[in-house]
Amino acid sequence: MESVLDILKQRGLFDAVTSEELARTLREPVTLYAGFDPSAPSLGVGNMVTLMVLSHFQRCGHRVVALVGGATGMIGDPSGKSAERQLLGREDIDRNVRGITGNISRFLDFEHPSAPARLVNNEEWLGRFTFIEFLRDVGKHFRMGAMLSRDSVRARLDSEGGMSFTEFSYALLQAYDFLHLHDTCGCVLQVGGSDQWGNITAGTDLVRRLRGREVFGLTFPLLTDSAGQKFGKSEGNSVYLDAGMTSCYAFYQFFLRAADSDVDRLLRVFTFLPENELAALAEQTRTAPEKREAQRTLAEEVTRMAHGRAGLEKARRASEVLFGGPVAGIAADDALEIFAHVPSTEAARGGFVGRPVAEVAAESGLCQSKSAARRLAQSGGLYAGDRRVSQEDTVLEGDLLDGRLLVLRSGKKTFRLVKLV
RNA sequence: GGUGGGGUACUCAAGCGGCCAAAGAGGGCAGACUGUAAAUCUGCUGGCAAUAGCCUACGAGGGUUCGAAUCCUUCCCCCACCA
Repeated sequence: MESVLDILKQRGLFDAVTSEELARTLREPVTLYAGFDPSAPSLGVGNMVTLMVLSHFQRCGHRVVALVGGATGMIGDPSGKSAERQLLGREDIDRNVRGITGNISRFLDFEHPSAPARLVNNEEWLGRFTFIEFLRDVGKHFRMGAMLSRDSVRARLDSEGGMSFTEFSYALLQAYDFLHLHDTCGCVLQVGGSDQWGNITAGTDLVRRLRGREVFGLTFPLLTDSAGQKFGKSEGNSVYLDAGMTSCYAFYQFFLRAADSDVDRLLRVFTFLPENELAALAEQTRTAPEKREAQRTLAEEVTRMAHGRAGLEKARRASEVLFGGPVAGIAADDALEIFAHVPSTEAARGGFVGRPVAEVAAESGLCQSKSAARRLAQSGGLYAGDRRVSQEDTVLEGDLLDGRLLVLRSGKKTFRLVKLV
């Protein structure tokens, strides 16, 4: 079997390791972990990279542990952040932990016969410490020099906002996680994005100092688009793995719209397609970019992985209809099915025919306010059904599907339904 | 604790008594072009209202003034240096 390190390198998922010794250690199955921060109710597509890395390890026979930071989430990881983070409350964290746990379950194999994935929450062990105990048992083993010289700390110290002691201490907690997992389940490797380097080495150092044992860290590059921007934003919103937060359709569309210059890299990272298929798709992008075959494949593979076959079908069907032609001919019931995950609102019967479209657009949430809706109409981006409307235009009977459903649209790709009830 | 600098819209950043709903840049949204792309060009970017007008907004609260983001004062927060 191919070494997991070779695979990661091939897929562009390798940035650095703490020691070259890791290659030798990985000849035997090992236990490794990666952490997930419960700072939102769902993981975003960026976190999928970590899940893919874990998945590769699992496919190579290693035992993976997904750690959800129920305790560390109370503090907030300063890595890669330019400003102090807002502390989340206990309830938010608990809710986020539940959401993220659900996300992870879809990607890792918890039923694997020989090496099932495991899921842990560091609240279980970090939550038990008192401050005094932690300072004595853990803090004593950290040197200020090393902590202060970490990039993420230095950058923040140099910034205008500075850094609180709370965030400064974060690395100790994460380091302790590694120690705990090493002691309780023989974990010898932590993987994470390159921004986690400092936290990871804090952990390997702690285990070495206290247990005299060499454990490892491995980082992968953080995903950016070809413009160097952080990956995973669509129309200003994060793309989440939870279908309730980002619909299957929006999720699918996000990948379908990948830039030519990004799509090859994304296929490599987010799918398990073999090298020869990747090469064929890259060739297609080069010779017939307008077909966007690579983007289509990417969107399908990733949507299926995150939302299953059913989710993919819905997304694909909606995409075909929405970008295939006018909405006018569609029956209201079909439209509801197609737009199942498009945000919709309801209005009383007879409530909106004859009223200004801009007003209805604002009420339905398509636009933030009436002023915004008017501006949109003025710039020519507001539609009722297939009809581009002006600022004064009202909703006509003919705009409705079957007399009971209005499809509002902003620009080319943002839809909103208003149901007449 | 002392001294000095600072807190302006999503972000950075001008403004330092009226012409400020607040320059400029970035971001965002929309239009044209296109391949549901990139690049480019154009418009918009606090709310309500009919392009009048009104309301809310320049860290928070008081005050001076016909009039304050701009001046005074108290408080909160940040940064730097000193202790």
